[in-house]
Amino acid sequence: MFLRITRNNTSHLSTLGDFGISSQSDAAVNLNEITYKKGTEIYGEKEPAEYVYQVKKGAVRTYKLLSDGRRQIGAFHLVGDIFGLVDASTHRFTAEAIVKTTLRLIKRRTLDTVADTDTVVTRELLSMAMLNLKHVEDHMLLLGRKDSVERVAAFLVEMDEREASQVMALPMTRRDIADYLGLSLETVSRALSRMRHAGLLNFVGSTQREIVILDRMRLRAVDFK
Amino acid sequence: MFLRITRNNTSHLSTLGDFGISSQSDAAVNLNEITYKKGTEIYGEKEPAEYVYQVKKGAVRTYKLLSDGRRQIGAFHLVGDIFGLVDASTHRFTAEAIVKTTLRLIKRRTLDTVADTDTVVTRELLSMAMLNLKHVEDHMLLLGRKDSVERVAAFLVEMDEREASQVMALPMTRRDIADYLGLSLETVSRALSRMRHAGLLNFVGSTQREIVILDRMRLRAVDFK
DNA sequence: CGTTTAATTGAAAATGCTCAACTCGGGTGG
DNA sequence: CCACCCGAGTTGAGCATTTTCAATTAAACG
Repeated sequence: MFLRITRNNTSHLSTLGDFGISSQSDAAVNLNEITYKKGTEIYGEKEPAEYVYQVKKGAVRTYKLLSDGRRQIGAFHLVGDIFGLVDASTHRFTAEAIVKTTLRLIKRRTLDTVADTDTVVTRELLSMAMLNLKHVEDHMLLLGRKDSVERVAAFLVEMDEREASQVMALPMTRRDIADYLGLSLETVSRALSRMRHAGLLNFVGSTQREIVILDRMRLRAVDFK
Repeated sequence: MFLRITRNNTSHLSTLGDFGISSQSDAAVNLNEITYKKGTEIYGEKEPAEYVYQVKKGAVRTYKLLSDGRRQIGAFHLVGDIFGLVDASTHRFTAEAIVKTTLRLIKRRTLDTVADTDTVVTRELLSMAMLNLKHVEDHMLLLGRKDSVERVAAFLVEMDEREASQVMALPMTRRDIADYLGLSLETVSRALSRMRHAGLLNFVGSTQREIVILDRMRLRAVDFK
């Protein structure tokens, strides 16, 4: 199957998911799909970057490790997100499937070849890198200067913004959230408990991973403090 | 004066300073220079991004603020560095001169116009965005998962790598370093004292901003722990 | 020079972490 | 089918690291 990455008509894009992939082909990019089981590695840090990925189903975490096992998750990639995009030939994060996940694969080299002749594709890559950059820059402020409740609130707001339905069904564990926010899992749990008791949110269903935001106003107020 | 941004012959670049600016002109970019006094704002967060800047002399800090004054410095820009590069029309950081600083200005719109017709320039912008991204990604790990001594060690190694001479003359205050590392200025001071007493470094001259690394091996060992 | 800003150091307080106990659900296998 | 086990989550208590507050010293700058 041959598809072409198309340009959005707005000059910059609101989410990675906005990148359309259609079949009006002149600059052809070979496509593939793979499904990964829960917990399996998609690629490792420092491995050669052969592909760029788009999440079709499931969720992915990308992270860095210190030698003693401390982990920093850089981002969660949900349905529609494109990740694994690097300029160099080597990945700077490890990527793992959080749950059973289906990915669309795009050969990096093919993309490069297309970009060589097609300015539009190069600009697209630039846009995506910039969007990526914005997320990481905001996350830096969170990690450097926000307290635990502010971090968890920011996380919930971020996830809530990507969720169409009322009930957020988070695919990641408390440990994942903790490693994303630079906290311990216990601190994340305590912050969620405090927010629940304060009437900001509630757990529904049998798991504690299905969350309903009860007071978006106050949650955002905590986030943007 | 009309200059052209030229491509490096390596596929990706080790520092922003590696971007040569020469006068072999076919895609012309208008250039200008401005000098800023110590402490003055170059641009503010959310202001329209009219220019891209290159440090000719001095040093710049770029940061984000929370409403109650907490500050996160995203990067220090030293001589040769290019900053202020955004895809959108709006800056995402505030930029300030740390000391008396001379900047080279490049009109953003001119650059965009050139990039529209010149793939090489677009790829250059992409390379710079990716390099930027790498720095911020590494800094995320530091802010999320490293302790105070590891952070200060990483800062010193980073500065040391950009300094040709034996003596590092840091332009920034302890507060700046603290806001870069997500610490209090007292914690930075204590970490430096501990490293000095451990024989890793020493202060020279009358100020405490001139630092000599005595044991690069051990300093790096702390950084890469 | 004198005043202001920067840096260091100590002591007390706060925030978040570690360790530990306990609960709850969802498999798994006897 | 049910008991058990395991992973995930919550909660408490004590501990560690970092922050805050404060005092002092040193340096920079008009």
